[in-house]
Amino acid sequence: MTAQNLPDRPAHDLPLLHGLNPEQLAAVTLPQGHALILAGAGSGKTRVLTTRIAWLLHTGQASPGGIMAVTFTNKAAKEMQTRLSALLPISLRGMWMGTFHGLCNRLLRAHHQAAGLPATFQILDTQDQLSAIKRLRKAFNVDAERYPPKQLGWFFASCKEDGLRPKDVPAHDPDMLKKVELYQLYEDQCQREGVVDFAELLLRSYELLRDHPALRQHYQQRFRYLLVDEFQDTNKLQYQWLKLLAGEQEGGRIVGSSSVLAVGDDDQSIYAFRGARVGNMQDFLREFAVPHQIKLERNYRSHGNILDCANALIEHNSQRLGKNLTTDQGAGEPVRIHEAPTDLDEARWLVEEIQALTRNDGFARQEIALLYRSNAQSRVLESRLFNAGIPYRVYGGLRFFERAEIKHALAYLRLLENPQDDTSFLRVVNFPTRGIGARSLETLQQEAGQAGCSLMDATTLVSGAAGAKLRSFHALLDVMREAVAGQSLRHTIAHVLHASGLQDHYRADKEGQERLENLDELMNAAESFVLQEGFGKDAVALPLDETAAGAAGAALTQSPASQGIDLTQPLLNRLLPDTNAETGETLSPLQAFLVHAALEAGDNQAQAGQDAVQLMTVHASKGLEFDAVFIVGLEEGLFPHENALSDKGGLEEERRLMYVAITRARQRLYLSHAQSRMLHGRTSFNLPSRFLDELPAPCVKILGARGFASFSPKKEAASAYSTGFSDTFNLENRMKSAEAAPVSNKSQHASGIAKGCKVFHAKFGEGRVLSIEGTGDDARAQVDFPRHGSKWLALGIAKLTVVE
DNA sequence: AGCGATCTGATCGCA
DNA sequence: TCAGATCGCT
Repeated sequence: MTAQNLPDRPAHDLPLLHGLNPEQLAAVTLPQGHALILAGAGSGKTRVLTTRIAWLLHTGQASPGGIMAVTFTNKAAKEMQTRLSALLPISLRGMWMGTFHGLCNRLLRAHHQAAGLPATFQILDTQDQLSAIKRLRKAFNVDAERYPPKQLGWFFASCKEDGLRPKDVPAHDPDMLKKVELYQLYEDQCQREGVVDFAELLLRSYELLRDHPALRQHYQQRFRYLLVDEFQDTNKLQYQWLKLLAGEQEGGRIVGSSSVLAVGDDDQSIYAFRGARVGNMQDFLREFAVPHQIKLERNYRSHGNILDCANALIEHNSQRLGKNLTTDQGAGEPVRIHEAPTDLDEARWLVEEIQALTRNDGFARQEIALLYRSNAQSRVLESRLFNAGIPYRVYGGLRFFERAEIKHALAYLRLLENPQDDTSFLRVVNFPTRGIGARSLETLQQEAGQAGCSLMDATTLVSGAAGAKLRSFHALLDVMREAVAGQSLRHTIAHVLHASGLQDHYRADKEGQERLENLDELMNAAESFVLQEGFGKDAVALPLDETAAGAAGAALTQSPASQGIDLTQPLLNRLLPDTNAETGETLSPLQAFLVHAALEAGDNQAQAGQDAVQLMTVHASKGLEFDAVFIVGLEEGLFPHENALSDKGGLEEERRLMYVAITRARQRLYLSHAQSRMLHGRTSFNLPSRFLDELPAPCVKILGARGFASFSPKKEAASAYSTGFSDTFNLENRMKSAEAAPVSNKSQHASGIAKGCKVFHAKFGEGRVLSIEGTGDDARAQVDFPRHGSKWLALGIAKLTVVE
């Protein structure tokens, strides 16, 4: 199926392209050159991406080896892989399709020497990284109060995302100097132990390309087509990495023969907090002098009222690239808004609605989603659902490879491969217990520190009984290593589980049953991994990239774009290279499996109830869609979250988050808020979210709010809802909330705070007291702060001083 | 070593 | 409120 045997007809007549709308078709069949596709929610983005690749291959413009497609999640990568395989019955071997981290790992494995890493380097996940930092903190007597491990980890990651090594970080104050010093120590420790964290994977492979021109040019010539999904989520480093692969930079412009196709939606950028930089979209347009820009605004998911709400809401943001979703599905039903007195009532109402949806309206339970801003909100919902006997599934718990017993097993396996890995050593040296306590380990760590060696190596340096125990652990691993040499991966794991004593330990534990099952599952996972990745006996050992061998040194073969498409190969796409490009070393199945475990933590819930209501945060819902969606807890301070209210950027990101939430719904959308809810152990009173205010009145219907007509009575404003910043709605609203709270006629509190007076609050600044309820310690005051809106503050807790 | 008492802090979470 | 971390006792 190469260019030669294509039928003689225009490329856009291909069956592959049938059913695409004009914009999609234009995107799929773009000529060479860079392009930005602004793909709105539900506009068929994945279809465009996969069809584009299929079209490039089918028309012979590219071979699989000339294409790199990058995603953020394994899920997205798999989805593309599957859909592409369905479109084209050919081998995709040679195509690089995967996550940023997966592809960087692949580069580093192939060129580990050039990158300055050992062949068996291990990947630290967040847990591992945290324990590595805690260890560091202990070794160098770092004030844990002042430098919490989590914060340090975040600091290191953000430095790396900005491409900064310790020497590059500007440090002026002593606090920063200390952090940079710790950053350096952390780097040294990782290097010594042969481990890399997630951010390091990216930075190291960026530096690899940057510092090795021959290697860089090799990949630049190889990958003629670079496709990037969810471009709005890329961070600074990922963008730089893409620039290196795309071509050489001359005068601020990218010069090269490659074509970068970036697909994204600035309105769905919700990950600024973890380094995502929407600005990359504008930078891309400028620095790549992008000639093609296409907007996909036809939505195939939601009814009109839902889209109108989304469009109207997002209009309130500034600095957008600009997009308006349209549909020809018709308006559908209005978006329903419900106000509940308390969070508990909100949950009760929701359960009733769900029952009505499933019983009367024929909605399937798994097609109903409950979305909330923060995880803590799921508790109340879960308990009501549970009481009502409605099956549900919560997204986002511990994932398979993150479970303690699995991490333990993996730690033994990692020590077999890389005995220098101190993190793994410490995790299992006394698990199951071997009488090696904190004292012994302290001595060991001291010895290792002095000798500058790993803990495993330092076991020979400790004297006495402690030393003997440590050395027997050392011996245990040596024996294990010998015993599993040449064995299959399944046998290796089985042996390790037994010989380490893990199995016996959990067998003896009354509550260890589930953990044992998970360990069994680990063996199954390993087996199916081996089959999938082609490590089986029939597997042909193909090098990762034949032409890359020696690229770091000198000789470069010509671009492999000429290689034909091989129909005889099985349909698989390796995320892992079999062979190191420099030395020809082969990655062992065990090593490959460990990489897999680190980069793909697996599903978070095995028991995915067949027909269950789906509960998740709004963040987790991105990319998904449901027939009916409930967005709950739409209150000021919760959604938008109070931590995001202090700056405009934060508020706009909250609004995009709301936009994402709304656009998940196909047919029905419910929005709810409660007048009061339990938050941090206290009842808090919050105004309805301003986002409700930003929805167009004709599209919404207000349910069950006593004393209200079902449609917005407001004439002058288009908004359906009032958040009470200005008008009479607020008064009535407050009266209702008073029903649920201790009521008092007093308008003055013992502290001297009275209705109408000006007060000062440390966080919110100056504000005006609107009303007071309750007496003594239970008293609450409603204060209007110019910058933060109205707040209900408990006078027993909030520190308010009277200004006038 | 391991358990219960006590304290603390609290968005969102991919790889 | 409650989960997680730490502390102190046995």
